[in-house]
Amino acid sequence: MPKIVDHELYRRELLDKCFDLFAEKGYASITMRQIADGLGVSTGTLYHYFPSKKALYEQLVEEINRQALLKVAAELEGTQTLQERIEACGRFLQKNEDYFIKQTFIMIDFCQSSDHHENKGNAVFKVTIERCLQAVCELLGFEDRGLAAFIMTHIDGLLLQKIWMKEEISIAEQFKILGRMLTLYLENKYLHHEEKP
Amino acid sequence: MPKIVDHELYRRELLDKCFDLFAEKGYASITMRQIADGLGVSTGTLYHYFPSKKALYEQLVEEINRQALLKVAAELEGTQTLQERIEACGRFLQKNEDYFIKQTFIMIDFCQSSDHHENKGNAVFKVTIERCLQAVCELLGFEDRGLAAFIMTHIDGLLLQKIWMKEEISIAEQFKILGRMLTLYLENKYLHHEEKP
Amino acid sequence: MPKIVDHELYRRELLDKCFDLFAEKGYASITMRQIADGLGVSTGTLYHYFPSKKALYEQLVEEINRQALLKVAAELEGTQTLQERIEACGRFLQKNEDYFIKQTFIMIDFCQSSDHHENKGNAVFKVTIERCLQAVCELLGFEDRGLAAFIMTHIDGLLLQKIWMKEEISIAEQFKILGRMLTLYLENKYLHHEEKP
Amino acid sequence: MPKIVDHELYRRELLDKCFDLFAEKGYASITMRQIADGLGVSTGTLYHYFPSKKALYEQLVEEINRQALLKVAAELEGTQTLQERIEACGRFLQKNEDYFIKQTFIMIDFCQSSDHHENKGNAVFKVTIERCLQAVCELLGFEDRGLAAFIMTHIDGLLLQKIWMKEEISIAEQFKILGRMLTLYLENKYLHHEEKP
DNA sequence: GATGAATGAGAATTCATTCAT
DNA sequence: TATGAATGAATTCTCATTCAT
Repeated sequence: MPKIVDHELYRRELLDKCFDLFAEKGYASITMRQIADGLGVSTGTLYHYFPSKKALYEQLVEEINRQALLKVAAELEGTQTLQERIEACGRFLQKNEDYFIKQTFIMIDFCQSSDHHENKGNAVFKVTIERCLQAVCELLGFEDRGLAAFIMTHIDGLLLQKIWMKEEISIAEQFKILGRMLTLYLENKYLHHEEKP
Repeated sequence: MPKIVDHELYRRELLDKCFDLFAEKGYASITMRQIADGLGVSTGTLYHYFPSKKALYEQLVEEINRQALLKVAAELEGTQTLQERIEACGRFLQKNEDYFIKQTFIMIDFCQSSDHHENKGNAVFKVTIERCLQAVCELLGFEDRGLAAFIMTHIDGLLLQKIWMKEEISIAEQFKILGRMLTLYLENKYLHHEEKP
Repeated sequence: MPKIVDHELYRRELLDKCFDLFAEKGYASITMRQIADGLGVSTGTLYHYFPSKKALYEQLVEEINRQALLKVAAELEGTQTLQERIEACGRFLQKNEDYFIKQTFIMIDFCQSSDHHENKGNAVFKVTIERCLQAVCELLGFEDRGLAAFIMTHIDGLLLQKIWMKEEISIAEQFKILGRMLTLYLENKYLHHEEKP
Repeated sequence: MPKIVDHELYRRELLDKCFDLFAEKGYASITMRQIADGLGVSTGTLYHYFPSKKALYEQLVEEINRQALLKVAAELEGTQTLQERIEACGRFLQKNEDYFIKQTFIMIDFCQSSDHHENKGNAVFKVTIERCLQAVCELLGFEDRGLAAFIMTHIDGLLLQKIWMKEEISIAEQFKILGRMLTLYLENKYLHHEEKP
């Protein structure tokens, strides 16, 4: 079944190229023609690979979520202390800032449109975020889910800040503060626990 | 003598009522007819008060920004320790969670649409955010802008998390952690400074 | 009934001021609001004096026709030879060029819109044009209706030419040629007639 | 392979079929839906071939001007005397009376709407009229531009008269008079020249 | 598979007209 | 009388989708 492989491969390629387009104009604002033009194909071809605009969008969201963890995982190697890891995480975020902002736009757009009719979207999200929390715990070597959520929250917050005011925020600096806080927090918790008994 | 209507006042009323509508469907997805229906007026009347959908939206964003600070300022009274204040802040956020999430949707939508052509939008944002930072500093009684940004970031992050997964996040808990971290961080900084000389 | 006089007088004033507005934008293109603004009144007032846009327009056309002949008649005094009269006529046309062009626009507009539903418009025109032909005959001192029509035709043609290309046509020159032609034509006709018997 | 349609050719066909529609209702009065219905296509198709109502109209005007001279040129063959030619011209006008009246409506409409913002329209007109004058000179075998303008003016005038009062004017008769006048005028001019030296 | 012409419901916007004040 | 706010049908234009080639 060589044809099917081609088809599937090409579908993925198209999906990849859609990313920027959806991110920059938003789901409701971009037209299928604009997408087709952006991909260098005809609308007919677009419909050959995706049954509708909505389906195309949903497949894109799925694809993004699938790739998100792979990318983070690839970035985890060879770090030792917590501060080191946090800062590595910050550098990664900073390096791919544009990508993550776009991803954020797409995801928010998706939430807004799916919240109402169906919330199967949320199912996808829950899994993804669950995996992210797990990854953060493993990555940073602790088990406190609240703390992992704290870090995730901070990352999301930084992305939003970037959306608000592109140039005003230093991700590196923010991650330095985050690292120091976490270190202090964990040390203190540890001391606290030791003192307790 | 004309029908007696305070044009400016009525415009504001309409604007207020638009808030939910834009937040729930998004700028591009909601139609002027839906808005008119939602406001209980005809499309003609809508256009009598706002020259275009775009203008209506921009005026809404302006109005939101204008009101944002007033609301925060009203919430600052009668708290003592840092931890107390932070947690009061958290309660405030939690109480108005829906409002802030909607505001976030609207603002992100606005960024996405305005980023490209003009960025006069960003000017509005910068001022608003600058004032927020200032307010955080005053509220918490310190001068460290990086730290204020850290808190703001965290708040934004919480809102995004709420958007991702409505029920999974406990704002109160997150703010408890934030408060403890800040306290530790500031104490430590203080010690550090004392040690230095 | 002093009020009625005022009313009637004011209606005429408004009508006069409408002339330019209708001429410049055309019946279908101008809006009642634009007219009201142009007249310095509210739309409500406009509708107080005229039952509808169509009625306003028809009253304007009537008023124009009523005034047209008065103006020509006033211009007929103190000329002797045919050539002289023709040229005086040309000067008159040239002096009021803008006015006549506007009148032409309005009339054509009227024809186009009335041709289809009703042609009561044409009745008005027929009377007016009939009177014009009569006036030309009297003015130039002959009885040949075909020739009078020839002259009228030429005047209309000049107005159209002016519409096509504002600056390229010299009305004065054209009337000089017209005068000479008519003189020759009439002389020749006369000779011809004399020879015949 | 796409549906096989000669885009350019079809565009011209649509344009041709628009002629009557615009002429009969006027630019501002006819709606795109009426045009689409008149052409037997959907509004979507209309917009597939023309970006806007204005553009459609402008392309129509261009097309008309392009075709106008071709038609006159085709009519010039096999005439001898001036009187003959003039009368042939008159017959041609009479035969295509409806067409020319419609063209006149369209052109006037165009002037009225374009006069104000841009006058690129006038550029098109100037060229067209210039060519017409040239054609008249060649057709009638003389060089006097003023006289050519005189004839053009008369033709335009006849069209306007027809617009005013459809049935009252005999184009043939008017052209007979015109021919005689021109002949006399030219003979006289000739004599005059001979006498001079 | 690929194309882009065709569709028509639906979007933003306009405008003659009405009517409370 | 005069005003201009309110209306909603009608207008221009868009766009997801279909389909003949």
